[in-house]
Amino acid sequence: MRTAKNDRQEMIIKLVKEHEISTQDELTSLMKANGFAITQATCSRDIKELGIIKVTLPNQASKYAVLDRTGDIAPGRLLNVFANSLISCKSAMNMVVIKTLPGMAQAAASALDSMHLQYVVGTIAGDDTVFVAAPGVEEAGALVSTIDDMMSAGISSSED
Amino acid sequence: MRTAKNDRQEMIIKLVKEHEISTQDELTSLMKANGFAITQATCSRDIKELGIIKVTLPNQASKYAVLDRTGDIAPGRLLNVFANSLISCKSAMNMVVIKTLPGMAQAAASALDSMHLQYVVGTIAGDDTVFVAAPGVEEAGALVSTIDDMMSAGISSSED
DNA sequence: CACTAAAACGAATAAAAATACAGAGTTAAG
DNA sequence: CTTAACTCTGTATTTTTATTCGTTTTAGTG
Repeated sequence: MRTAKNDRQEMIIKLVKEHEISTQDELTSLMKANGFAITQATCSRDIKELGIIKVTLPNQASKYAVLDRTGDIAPGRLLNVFANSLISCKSAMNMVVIKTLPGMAQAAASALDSMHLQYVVGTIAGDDTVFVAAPGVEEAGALVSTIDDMMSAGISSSED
Repeated sequence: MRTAKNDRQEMIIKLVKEHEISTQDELTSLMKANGFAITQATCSRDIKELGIIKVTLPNQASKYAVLDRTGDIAPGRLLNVFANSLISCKSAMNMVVIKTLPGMAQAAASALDSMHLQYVVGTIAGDDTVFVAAPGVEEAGALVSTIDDMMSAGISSSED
């Protein structure tokens, strides 16, 4: 069943990945700006439940970050987020180049990372483009097929 | 040069690895028990400098942690924050893909740039991933070896 | 040695995060 | 329909962490 809490925590993960958030008050404000009326207490509890951590950056500033924990998010949901924002997908030698809706590349790349697809060595995202490195030319081609399938397979309404 | 601060921070890392420490006051006490008379303020500053994070365990308790990564730091070596922020390094054709702790990729890339390593044609960094372009497949493989060495030994050339 | 500049530190305090508590809503059983 | 057990959340508060400020220490220089 999809609860309000699920939606809220999903948004928290999205915001944490897309913004440099350094306090829970900041996150609380961002959440409000995105239609979730919550308090700092709830942020604290959600952050704890989600295992989100606060990291210190090289410049000694800090931000919240979602650790790459295999299987912490339902795959169906990831696919959803991912497929919804893709525009096109092509390969160039061993690289896969994905075009997304403006501003969605970061989210798409991190969704892609979380899927742990075979052949994905690493991803880098700009604003509307994602570069994916594959081990070789063949694998890049296979990846394109896989991703194309996701795009066309449509977004089922299957919930988690 | 070996300073008192070096010794202290090394002991902090040791204690954090060996105990389940959940507050800085706890760490402060442990440090005192080990012959380092410090205050919570100093613990806070050291933890920040060392990039030590607080993680939430599956049982919802929390503790400080030095994140695990491939390769241990040689005993007696001075801690190097840069080497310590690298998680993995693989090649994909002529590209080297480096994974770092969240938020560290930019710094890692620029550090890499300033090293002027042989074969590095260029780098681009996201949040936790760096792509390094090498002239060819062979050279990318060599670069991976070089970087792997740094990860396991720390870069002592001009540090601390 | 002085002398200076920078770095390091502790005490006190501010800022941020976690939680105790109570109330509201939900579910399950009788 | 009621009651009991649970979950979820906000308010108020406590606990924990980060920072400010003033002092001390350290590392260079002449």
